[in-house]
Amino acid sequence: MMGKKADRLNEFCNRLRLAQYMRIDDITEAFNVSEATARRMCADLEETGSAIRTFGGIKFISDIQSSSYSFDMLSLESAEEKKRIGAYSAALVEDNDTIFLSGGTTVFAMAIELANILRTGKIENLNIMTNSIVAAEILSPIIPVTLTGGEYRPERRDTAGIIGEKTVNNARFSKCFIGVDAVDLKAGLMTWDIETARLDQATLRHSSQAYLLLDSSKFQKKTAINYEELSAEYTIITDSRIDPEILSYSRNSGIKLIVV
Amino acid sequence: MMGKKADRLNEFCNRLRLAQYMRIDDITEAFNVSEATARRMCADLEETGSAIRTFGGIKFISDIQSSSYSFDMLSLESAEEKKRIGAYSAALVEDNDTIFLSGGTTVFAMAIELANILRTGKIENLNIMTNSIVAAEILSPIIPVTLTGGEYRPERRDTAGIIGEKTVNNARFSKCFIGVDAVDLKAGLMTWDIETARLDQATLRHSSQAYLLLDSSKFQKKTAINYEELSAEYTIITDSRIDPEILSYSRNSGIKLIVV
DNA sequence: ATCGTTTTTGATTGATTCAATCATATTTGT
DNA sequence: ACAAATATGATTGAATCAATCAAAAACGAT
Repeated sequence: MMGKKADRLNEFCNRLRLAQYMRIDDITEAFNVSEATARRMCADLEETGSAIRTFGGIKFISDIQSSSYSFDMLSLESAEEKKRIGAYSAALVEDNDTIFLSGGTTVFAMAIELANILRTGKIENLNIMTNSIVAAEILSPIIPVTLTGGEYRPERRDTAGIIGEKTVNNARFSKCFIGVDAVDLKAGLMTWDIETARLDQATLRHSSQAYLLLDSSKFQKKTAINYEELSAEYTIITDSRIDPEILSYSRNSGIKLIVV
Repeated sequence: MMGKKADRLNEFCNRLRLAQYMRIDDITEAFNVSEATARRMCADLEETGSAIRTFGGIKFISDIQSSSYSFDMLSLESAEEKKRIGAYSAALVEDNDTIFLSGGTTVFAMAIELANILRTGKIENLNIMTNSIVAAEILSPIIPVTLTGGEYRPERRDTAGIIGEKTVNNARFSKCFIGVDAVDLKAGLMTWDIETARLDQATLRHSSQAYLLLDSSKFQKKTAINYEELSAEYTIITDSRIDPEILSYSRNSGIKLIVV
């Protein structure tokens, strides 16, 4: 037997589904409750995910949008730099390419720019594979996008794991664009989690050209897992706030490094 | 050439897509505008339908507005029936199951109910695979979810195609839950597109138990592609608004049909 | 380029809504 | 029936929002 409160919340949800939008006054009237309780009902319903409180009322948002994860303010870090890196990288894409886009905010910035390029119609044929749901969401209305699949990671909105690796291992990319968590010029590429590392590694092995997208804050940041040495096969794309010492060191080491 | 204002709104939309939620202060900071302008930007973006203003900020909702088959719209059709079907189906899931969830709104309704069950902690071990991004989004914060991968279809928010089929073909499910577009008791399962048909077919072949989720409106609705005959191996779960004639016919034919 | 018009912006104001608190009422479990 | 837990409603203070208006910027035509 459901509690009285739960029943009322359910009834509230049903009414709201019909009305789509209710003001606080509508609720106090419909349920003979005080304004405070009406607000509490709104808060409760919002928690279930089927509605969202607005200023002055509450709006039904179908049961679809119910996944709400904590927003990631990190995406705003180095936003300008990421946009520049993204724009440069997107311009590298050519007609008839088969490209891979990794997860992460820097590559997402690239996806936005790539979407803009594609909307101009300059590129006619392009195959895109990615493990990033957000990249797929922004590009797929314009051009077909294939997702690798694998275990879904809600906090990153991407996938990884054995299934994604298998998909990548059966593919060949003319270019891949990989956002790296950190890089040490001596040790190589690094990341926080092994799943991302393995997928990136598989992608690198199946790409003719590999571009590593790294805003300048990512240099000399040591993170847990070191998964790939830097080599002259890879091209790093970074921004102008990079430490000059690192720049000259990498030039001497023969590492390809583009500063935008 | 786009206007400056339109560009900014577009950029705002992109950032919000990633962040999902931004406060007014976040916007003033990100775009170097006054609070008043930030509010105007929010109002403008809300008008496009891809976001909704909340008390203190703005929340991203969806890109999908201009699609022929809007996921959100469809979810409102037979909503009560779908919820009942979903609740019944979710209750069929047992500890140690390996289940597949297809795309579509009825199965999504089931995912919502399954999420509620999982939150109670009654099921400890469960493996979930799906081609539905929205199902993954709602379930993955609670339990690991594996996506099949394949070509992303923004208007349905799911994937299909050869890669998804391969993933499914390498799996074995104790139970699969498939939302079907239409069914004819003589001809069998039907759908609008061949990709969905092929994936559903592959899933059926790799499942010990198959549940077909169909609200009563889906009966005797002829659609383009007929891809699988009905058999006693499958269990149809439908709602009580089903035509009594169809019900008795199916009972006589030995088709398993559960009415909720 | 220059002038006039339209649009956009930012600051101020007042109005409205929201959140926190606490005492009271209700429900729940033993 | 009684105690504990929970829900409710009123109040207060804080925060957000909307309306207004003047200044700045963008725009168009001459």
